[in-house]
Amino acid sequence: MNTTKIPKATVFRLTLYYRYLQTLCRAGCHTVSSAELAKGTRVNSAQLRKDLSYFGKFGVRGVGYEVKKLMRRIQEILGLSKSWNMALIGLDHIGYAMLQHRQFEKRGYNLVAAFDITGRYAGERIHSLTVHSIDEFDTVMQNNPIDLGVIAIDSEHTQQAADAFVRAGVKGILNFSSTLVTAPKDIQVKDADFTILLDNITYAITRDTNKLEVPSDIHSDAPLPIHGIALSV
Amino acid sequence: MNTTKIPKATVFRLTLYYRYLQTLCRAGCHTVSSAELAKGTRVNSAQLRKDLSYFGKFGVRGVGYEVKKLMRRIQEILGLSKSWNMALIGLDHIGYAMLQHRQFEKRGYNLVAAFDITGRYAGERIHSLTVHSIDEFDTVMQNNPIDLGVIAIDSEHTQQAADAFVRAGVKGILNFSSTLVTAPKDIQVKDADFTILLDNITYAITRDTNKLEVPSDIHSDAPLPIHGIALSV
DNA sequence: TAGATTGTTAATCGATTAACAATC
DNA sequence: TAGATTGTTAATCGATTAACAATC
Repeated sequence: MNTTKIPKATVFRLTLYYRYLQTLCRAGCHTVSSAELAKGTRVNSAQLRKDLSYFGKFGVRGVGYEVKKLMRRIQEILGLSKSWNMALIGLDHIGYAMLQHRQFEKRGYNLVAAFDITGRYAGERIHSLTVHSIDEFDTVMQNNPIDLGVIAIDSEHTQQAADAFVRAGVKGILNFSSTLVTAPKDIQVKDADFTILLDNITYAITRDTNKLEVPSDIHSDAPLPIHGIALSV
Repeated sequence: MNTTKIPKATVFRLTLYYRYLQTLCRAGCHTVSSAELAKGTRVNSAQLRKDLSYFGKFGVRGVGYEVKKLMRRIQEILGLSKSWNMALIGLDHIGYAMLQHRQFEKRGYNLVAAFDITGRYAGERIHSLTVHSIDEFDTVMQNNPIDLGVIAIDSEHTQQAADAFVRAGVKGILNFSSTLVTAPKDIQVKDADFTILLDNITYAITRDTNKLEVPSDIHSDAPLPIHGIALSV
């Protein structure tokens, strides 16, 4: 029983390595050095070797890593050859895109149920999947073993959606909503609200533009922003 | 000139604080303690106070923070009252969803141009925005001042899309593709490929299920995964 | 004044990386 | 053997948090 903690960042990068290895494999490469793989994934090469070392010794000194072998190892570590059933709540938002274009199915994530909270799509078949009304949630979830829940609504019902998923026995939740969600700690929750990333990008742009200053004395009594989630003040 | 480095994680959390403050504001709250705001954003309260301390002293000892005032401060710090023009490449994928449902426009991110690489939507008007063929990229970009580029294709053309955006003078790129993108370092790039998050969730689920083991000797010669981006081996 | 909560320090924790001995 | 590159150590860097003096 090895008790070394695996950094989350390491697990994240493992996926990056895997994808680059796929590219190399398709290109017919047989071996790759940590330097090359690191470059392709924008990572320090010592970082990469350290990441792999948490799981074993996969390379050959003086030579590098065998592409297919390393892929297989990462596959095993990440459980990439498993297949997972997902259910989706919300078709407004990003949910409709997920429903239409199932890129992730190639990666073992199968969308097997979709629930519309607006009622707009309920009953429709979209790419061979029938959209259910949210009222049918319990019945449908009972009849299908679902591993993962995807929340693609952005409203005061976000937490309810999460609760419903938890009750239905999912083990993980991907939350696209900008509302944070609470779940028992054995349920894996990841927030994927990309508008935060936009804010991060524009902050960095603004900082670069003005260079240098952390204003020592902010004192405008500027109005609250004109756009933005109606600040009914 | 204050040279203190602001941790990226701090900037990220600032958005979280802001959104929770919006909720409080709508609920009619006038003041909030670091403990409450921290709880609402799943953060340690010392963390929150430390985050704010990078930018100034916004609270009152023994009392807490004035909700509206703190919102205004974070707004200024993050530049949330600014407005940004975005262009989008790719309507297959998540791009179509962005085009249809413009939730982010409430936050000051305006989609002003969309380019289709498949030609499927070129010429169509979707929610008062005309979709252009990718051939018209240079012309359209020249005639509109674009701050941010969104990449929503997932193909070998990802880097070309990024290069085109850079040539057109964008200052930041949000990349939904699972291909990493290279750009000059004064261009802010954020990767938002959510399939990585799915991999992270399922890794954590699998780890929890088997508990404890970092296998000491992985030696299966299992086949490469059946799904997944055709491993043409 | 007594109670509450901030702002800040110092300790801790975790993640990154340079450097190099091991070894193919 | 000579050259190359891994695996690992130790140093560094950065981020989190407990604790508490300052102070409303």
